[in-house]
Amino acid sequence: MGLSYVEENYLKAILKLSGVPDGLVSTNAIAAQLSTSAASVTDMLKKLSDKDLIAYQRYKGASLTNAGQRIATHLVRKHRLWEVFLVQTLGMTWDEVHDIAEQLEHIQSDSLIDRLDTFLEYPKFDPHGDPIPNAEGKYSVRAQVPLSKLTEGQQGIVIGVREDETAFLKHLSEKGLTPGKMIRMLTNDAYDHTIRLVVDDKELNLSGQVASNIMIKLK
Amino acid sequence: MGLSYVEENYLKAILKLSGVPDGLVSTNAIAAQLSTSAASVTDMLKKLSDKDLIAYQRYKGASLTNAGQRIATHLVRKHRLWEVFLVQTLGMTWDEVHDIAEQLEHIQSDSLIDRLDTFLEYPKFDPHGDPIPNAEGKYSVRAQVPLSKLTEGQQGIVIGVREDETAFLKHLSEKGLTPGKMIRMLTNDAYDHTIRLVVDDKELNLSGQVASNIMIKLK
DNA sequence: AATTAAATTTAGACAAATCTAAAAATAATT
DNA sequence: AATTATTTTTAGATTTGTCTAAATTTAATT
Repeated sequence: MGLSYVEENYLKAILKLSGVPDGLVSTNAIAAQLSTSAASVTDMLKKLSDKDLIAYQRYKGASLTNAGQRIATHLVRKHRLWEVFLVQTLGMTWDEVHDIAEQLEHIQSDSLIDRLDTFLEYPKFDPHGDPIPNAEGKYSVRAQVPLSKLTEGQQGIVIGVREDETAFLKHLSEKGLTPGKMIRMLTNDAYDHTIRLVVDDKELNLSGQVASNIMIKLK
Repeated sequence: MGLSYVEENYLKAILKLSGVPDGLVSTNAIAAQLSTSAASVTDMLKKLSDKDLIAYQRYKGASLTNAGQRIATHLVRKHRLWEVFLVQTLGMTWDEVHDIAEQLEHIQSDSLIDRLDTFLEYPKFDPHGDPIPNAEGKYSVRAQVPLSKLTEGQQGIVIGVREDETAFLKHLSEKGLTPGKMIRMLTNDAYDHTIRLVVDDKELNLSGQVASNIMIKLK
C-alpha cells in the first residue's frame, strides 16, 4: 500500500527543511511549512516514525530515514518533471505551474514518470532552475550564487529562485527577472541592502531580501 | 470550494449508470460500481443532494441535476483527454491507461485542461473509441454497432470497447482486437452466440458476451 | 391479500487527519 | 539557580468517509 497524499506532503516538507543545522527538523518548522498546527505535526511524526520513514525523538525533532528520503526525492522528481511539461509542452508560464505540479506529483505510476522523462528528453533542471533528481535520486549541480552576493559590474544569468510562492514569482515576472535573463549589477549597497541592476537595458531596484532568493550563474 | 475526490467519483458513477430506464440510478447499482456498501452510498447521496448536485428521493434513487451533470461530464472530458495524452504522446498502450487517467481526472485546473486539449489538437474520441465531451459538455457521435450484431460477410473497423477493465482490454490486445483494426465476420451463430471472424488474415473465435462489448464502425 | 424476499435506510462504531486548550519539557533570561 | 518564555506533546473533540448489523420500505410470490 502506498502513502496518503498527506503523508507524502509531510515527507516532502521534511526534505525541504532538512538543509538546516544538524539535519533535525523541528515540529514548529514543519507546522509553518504546511500551514497546520504543531499538534497535528506531532501526531503525524509518530505515524511516519512507526512506518520507519523518519527518525523521530520526542521534543528533539525528525529526520528522514533512507526509505523516507527515497520517497521524498521521488516526489520532488515528479513535481519538477511535471513543471517542465507544463511550461515546455503546454506553454504555461513560469509562475503558474507550481500549484498544478503540487497536485500532479501525487499521481502514482512509475511507468508514467519514466515515459514523461523520456518524452521531455531527460531535463536536468526545472523552469525555476531547480535540479531534477534522476530515477536513482541523484541531483545535478550547477554553480550558482544568490543575486545579493554580486558586486558592482558583475554579470550573470538568472537560473532560478528559491521561493515558490505564486505572488513572488509573478512579481519577478513583471520585472522581467525570469530564468535565462542576463543581468548586470550596478550598485549593491552593503548597509541598507538595496540593489540596483540592469535587465533588458532597463534599470531596476530590488530589496536585499528579494535578491537573496534569486539565483545567478556567473558569466 | 471544489468537491472531494470521493464526491467526484460518485457523480461520475451516477453519470455512467444514467443510461438506463428512466434515468433514476439505484443505491445498489452505485454501490456495485464503486465497490462500496449500500449504506455508504446512502450517506453520500444525502450529502450530494444537500449540495444540489443530484435529485434524490429516499428508496427511489438519484439522478444528476444540471450542476451535477456539468461536473460529471467535465470529469469524463478530463479522463478521456488524459487517456489520449498517455497513448498518443507518451506511447503507453491502450490497456494500461485507464487506472492512471482515473487519478489524473481529479487534477484541478481548467487552464491545464484547455491547454492539453489544444496540444492534443482537440481529439473527439479517446483510445477506447469513446467520445470526448468538448468544453461545453457536448459529445460527438459516431455510428457504431456492437460486433455481436454483425452478420456473415459484413466488414468494419474496431473503434472501441464498452468495458474498461484492464484484464478485458489486455485479452483483446492479445487477440489483436485493438481500435483501428479491420475485421470481417465469418459466422455468427444465433443459437449458441459463438462468433468467428477474421483479423489481420487470422481467424478468431469470440463469445457473444465479449463481442457485445466491442464496438464496430461498419464499412 | 398475506407472506417472503430484496433493496434501502438508520444506528452506532471506527480510522484518518485535523483542531483548540491544557500540560509537560526544553530553552532563554534575569 | 530560579523564573519566564518558547516549543512540543497530550487530551479530548470534530469532520469525512467508511463499515456492520438491525430496522424499514418496496417489490415479488405464493
